[in-house]
Amino acid sequence: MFIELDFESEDPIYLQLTRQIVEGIAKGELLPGDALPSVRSLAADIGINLHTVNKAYQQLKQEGFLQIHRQKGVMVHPDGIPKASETYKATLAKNLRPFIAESICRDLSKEEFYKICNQIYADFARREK
Amino acid sequence: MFIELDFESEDPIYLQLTRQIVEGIAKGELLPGDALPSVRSLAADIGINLHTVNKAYQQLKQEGFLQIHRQKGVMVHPDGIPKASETYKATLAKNLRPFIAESICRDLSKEEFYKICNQIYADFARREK
DNA sequence: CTAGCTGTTATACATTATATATAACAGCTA
DNA sequence: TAGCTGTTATATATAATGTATAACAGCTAG
Repeated sequence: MFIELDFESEDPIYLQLTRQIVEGIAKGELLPGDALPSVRSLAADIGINLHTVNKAYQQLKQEGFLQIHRQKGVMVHPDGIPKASETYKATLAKNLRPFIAESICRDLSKEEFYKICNQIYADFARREK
Repeated sequence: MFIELDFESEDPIYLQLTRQIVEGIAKGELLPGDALPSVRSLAADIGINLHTVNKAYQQLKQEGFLQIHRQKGVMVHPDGIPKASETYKATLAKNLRPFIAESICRDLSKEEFYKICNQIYADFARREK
């Protein structure tokens, strides 16, 4: 797992961290059961505070991505990531809505929008087993 | 234009405002040249501060959605909204990426993802002329 | 048993983002 | 002149973000 943070970004560090971990799982670089660095070592590695790492881990635990044992450490949830629920789909729709609205305003066709999505999907598929 | 704000939401008010205006344009409820309420009247209408409205208007002006005249007031840009540039597409891709990554993790197929997008598109197309 | 590693909790602090409250200004119009 | 624009300035309050220390409980390797 390579973590690359942009400290100039408006996106908070802990959010960038959660996203990169989720990307790692999506790419298959991180598999269920795989261990993640301890909050202290990861924080030291990327030069941030351990609480910032902890916040990211806690959020991913809450969402079912990670399993955390007080002594064993952190791992990608060994049972796999929870499948998309109806609630998740509804939230996803709510989140995607503004992007689609703006695309429509800017005359970006649905096909072009899907083309962009396809490229993203391709980027993840490339590295899946 | 109906503005509905959720004061309990984590999303800041000014962002909810910008999104609803963009949605209004996407739906065709707001057409190029259409006047928008003054910062004061809109603020009074929805019970928020005029600076919050102004922040939303300024951001939409910056992005080319609105035209603002110091005395005439605010309107949807009469020349229409700037078409999707390559920069915009790149930003869009960067923004969509985390959602697609999480969807993949949660075993949501590309087809199901597009189905959700289609429903959103349908929701906008319903009201277009 | 001790040393060292886990995550966790608590406290404190600084900075920034968000939102509100007032006030004033310049320019246009009725 | 009165009243409407957007704009600017100042002040304040609250929450979010990030850092800095410190301490705790529980496990494990030496």
